[in-house]
Amino acid sequence: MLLYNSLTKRKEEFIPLQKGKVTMYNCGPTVYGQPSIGNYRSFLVADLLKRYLQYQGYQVNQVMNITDVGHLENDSDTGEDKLEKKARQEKKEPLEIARLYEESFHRDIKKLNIIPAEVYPRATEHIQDMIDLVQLLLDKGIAYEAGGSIYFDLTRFPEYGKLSGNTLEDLIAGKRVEIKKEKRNPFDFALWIHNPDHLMQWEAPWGKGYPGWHLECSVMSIKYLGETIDIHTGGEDNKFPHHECEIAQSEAATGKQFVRFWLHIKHLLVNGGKMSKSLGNTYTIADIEAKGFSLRALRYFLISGHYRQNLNFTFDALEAAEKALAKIQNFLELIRKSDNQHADLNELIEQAKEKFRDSLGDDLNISGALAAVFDFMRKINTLISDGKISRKNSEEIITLMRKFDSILAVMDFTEERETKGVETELIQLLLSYRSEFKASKNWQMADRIRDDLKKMGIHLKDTPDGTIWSIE
RNA sequence: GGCGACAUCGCCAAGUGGUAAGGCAAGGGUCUGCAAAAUCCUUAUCCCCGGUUCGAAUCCGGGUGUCGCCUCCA
Repeated sequence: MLLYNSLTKRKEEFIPLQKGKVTMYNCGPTVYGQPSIGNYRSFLVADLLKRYLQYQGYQVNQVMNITDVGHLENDSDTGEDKLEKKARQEKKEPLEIARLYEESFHRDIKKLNIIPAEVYPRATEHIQDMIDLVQLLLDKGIAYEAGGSIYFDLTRFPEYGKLSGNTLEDLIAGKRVEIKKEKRNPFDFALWIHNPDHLMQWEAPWGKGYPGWHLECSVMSIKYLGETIDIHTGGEDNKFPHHECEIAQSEAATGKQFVRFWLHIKHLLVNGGKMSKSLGNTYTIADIEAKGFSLRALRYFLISGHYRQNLNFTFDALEAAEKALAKIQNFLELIRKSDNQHADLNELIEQAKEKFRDSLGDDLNISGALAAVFDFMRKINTLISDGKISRKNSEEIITLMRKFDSILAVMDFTEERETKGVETELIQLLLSYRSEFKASKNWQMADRIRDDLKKMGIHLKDTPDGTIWSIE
């Protein structure tokens, strides 16, 4: 498949290092609060990629970090530190709060039909590994100690800037480089931070402190996936300095290429502008649920835009997603009921499958893939109207739709008829009465049954092949 | 001030040199006892200005606008 590599700034043929196996690392959540739906967009892109790679027969080993250390001191966006505040209010340890949010993160992942990563390592459980990496860099003379903190000496890593384009000269030229006197150079970044005011502290050979933000990803990526991995994904905001620094630390330590393909996911916008806490327009999974939207629709919406393009979130767009999904569900219902002439669908199915696969294979072109699905449905619908879809055809079609959904994961294949208990039989009974009324043209009674059932959330649709029903 | 990306129908969104996919919405038909669903038809010359080319949404230059980042900070 082709993937756009941020490192080379062009699409490249993706061939994993090891035949048939892919190693992928995703920048995960900071568990001091509810992730926004914007965060979930980036997790969903990782999921889409993983599902596609699996679809193509690859075995994917995926690691997503849980950031439960650092960045907890204050929240410059709003001037309040949620973790600290919550910890104080609820009289809990910061780690307890982190665990609570971590759990809710896992619940949300499940609700969004995201396939869990193989490993979700926590930063706080890899402090020793981080210390080891810092020590290695100190031993190599690439890092230095100053004022109890350890900094990375960027003059020792000339390749710095190869990902973001920010060269050291540019950084110096840029206005906003802060001078922190203990650093040898203003652009050197911290590997280990000495700060007595920080909530979390660990003992290290060079004194108490806490790890620099970039360290955990380097360490956990190398530990679980190896010194060189195939794919690393993250939001566009992480490109610089986070990922740039990861490259510096990792490659300086191992002497090997850290990541072969960097994928950066564009941000989700809200009403055309940025999503930010100060504007009060960030939404969480819980917010979407509270507004009565299905998370299936949220998933559909969030994956429906290409990952290298800003996606604009509006409730109208979410509404449209619900409707597009309803269209798919109607189709599935109709298919299940079809029992007419047999048609040869081989060509149609092959075409759809090919367009779907090829689109996604081109840097995850989801729009093309969705077009393939909708085109296919329209063609089949026409055949259904012409009475040309048999029982056997419908099985072929469902099989294909399931294949599509193994990547999209937005369809519902449960058969309404499988409603357990006597309800199904009761509904069937009413339907049989209704068809008798219809046969004797007693439209009043027939409509009354339909209307009454509708009030209970049971929708009837009369088709040439009989009446089908679904529960809201 | 620096680095990077984007700008296509009312909305969402494909398309990187040959005359604009798909979804939602809208209008008009068909089917149906009526609904619902489905289906058909209609709706764009691609932010602006120059240039390259037989030919550009697609390449180049200049504007304008939007988004991300610029170091410890989420």
